[in-house]
Amino acid sequence: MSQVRLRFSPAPTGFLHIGSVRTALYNWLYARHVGGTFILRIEDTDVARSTQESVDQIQQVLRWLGLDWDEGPYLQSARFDEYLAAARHMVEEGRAYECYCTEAEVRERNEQAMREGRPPGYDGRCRDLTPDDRAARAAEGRAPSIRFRTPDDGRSSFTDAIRGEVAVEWSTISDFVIVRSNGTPVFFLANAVDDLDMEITHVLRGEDLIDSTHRVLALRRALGHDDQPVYAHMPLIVGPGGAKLSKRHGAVSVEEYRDAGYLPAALLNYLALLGWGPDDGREILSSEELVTEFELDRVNTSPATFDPKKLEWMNGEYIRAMPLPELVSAVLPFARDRYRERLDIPRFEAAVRLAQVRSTTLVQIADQMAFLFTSDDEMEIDPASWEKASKVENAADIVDAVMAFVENCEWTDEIDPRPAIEAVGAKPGKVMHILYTAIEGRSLGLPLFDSISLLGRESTLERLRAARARL
RNA sequence: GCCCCGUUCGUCUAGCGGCCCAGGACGCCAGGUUCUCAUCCUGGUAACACGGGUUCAAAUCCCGUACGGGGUGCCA
Repeated sequence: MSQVRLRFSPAPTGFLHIGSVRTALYNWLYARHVGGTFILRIEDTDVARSTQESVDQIQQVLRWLGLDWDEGPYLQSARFDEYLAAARHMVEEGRAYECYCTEAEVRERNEQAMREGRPPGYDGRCRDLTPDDRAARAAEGRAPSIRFRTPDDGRSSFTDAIRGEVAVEWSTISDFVIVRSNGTPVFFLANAVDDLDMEITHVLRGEDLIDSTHRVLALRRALGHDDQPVYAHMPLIVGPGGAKLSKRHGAVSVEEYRDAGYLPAALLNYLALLGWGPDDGREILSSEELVTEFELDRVNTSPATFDPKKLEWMNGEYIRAMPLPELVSAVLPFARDRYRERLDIPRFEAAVRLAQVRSTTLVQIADQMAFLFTSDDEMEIDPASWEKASKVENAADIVDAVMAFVENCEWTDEIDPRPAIEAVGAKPGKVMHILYTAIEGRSLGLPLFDSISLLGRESTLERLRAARARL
């Protein structure tokens, strides 16, 4: 059996979309599942829109996610000669031809056709130009593009590993450009040539490319190859309502999730479940488990809606399952960024432990401990929390009693002021919000007893005094 | 317009002719545990787009309709 080879081939024209990452993931999963080769290929044939920043970013994101590739990155921009040679070969064999229509003319004709209710598409007027015709047009200053001559009749079909047979009449596909008039190759050509040269055996990509497959396959045949790789088109990831996933629905770039405190493993796990699932219904799967479980024929056929809520839940599951030291180092960059030199490591580690079970993102963990790294006089009290908490009966008595208690108690890992509260005749459960608010700034947050202990006697008293003064 | 692909709870999905008056997960709602919040536990809510076939039997197969998405580019 021949070696399985897959490629992830993004266009470097911006940040890596969440849908592209899912494509990369499935390619990687399949490659690892069957012990094949995973190749990174940058499809930067559109020189005007491709950027080096984007090329760098793609690699950075894949590394962060742990999607390691075995070959590449290959840049198509470095292989233009190959594509142009293939195009010339096709022209010589009459499989393609020079077209002297300008981009503007073609566009104008298509718009005209639409207005008149005719189907758009190149009309083939340059198909059979004589050498004299060509010379005349070139003399007008027209630079030719190269168009592939598609069959006039018959059908094109291929077997999709996910969908089965996909067929279309050739009459509905007009001659398409494979080399631009500026001399640069177009996606279809580069794609066909590279898949051949790189001996790609499986092409796993988004459903939006399903129609282009017929063209790429025709190009392969024109290049003398009747064999075809296994194609599998996966459903797209869409936003709420089935619309295209966009900024309006939350983050669409991986960097945004990374910066919001999502774990790569959780993101991968969630994305893997968008369009595929193991037969036993498990939801939480490590990358290793995903690799062993992944099967191409279990990939779904219908689009999946991206659900930020479920991603968040899953991230929380990963955070809770993490060994503390690992979590501490994961949160550290976020905490450093927020608290700078104020950050105290032992205190930080203790706070992470307390926050672990009550957070769904690393950012949430870092944020919850803010009161520990804020000076007493800079403490901000959440107005809504204060409003509610300060309304309790005997608020002043309670705070006074707790201050007296804190002042004299033995200092342990958990300072429990409930006896003091009960002593003034109040029910701890009902009135403790005022203590949370005074000490942590909000009525909800890290457990109070631990928080008081971490904060220390002096700061705790200072904050209680400030609260007492506000009553 | 034409072509292609798709359609199971709000969402992700299981189901590949009988085990399904449809199972799991997220969300939501209710209750329990708890120093707040959260975790955790228990229970509840809610779906086979529609219409025809085929078959003893259909969520599962076929056809049509509707709806959604994609393509129709000198973008990928």
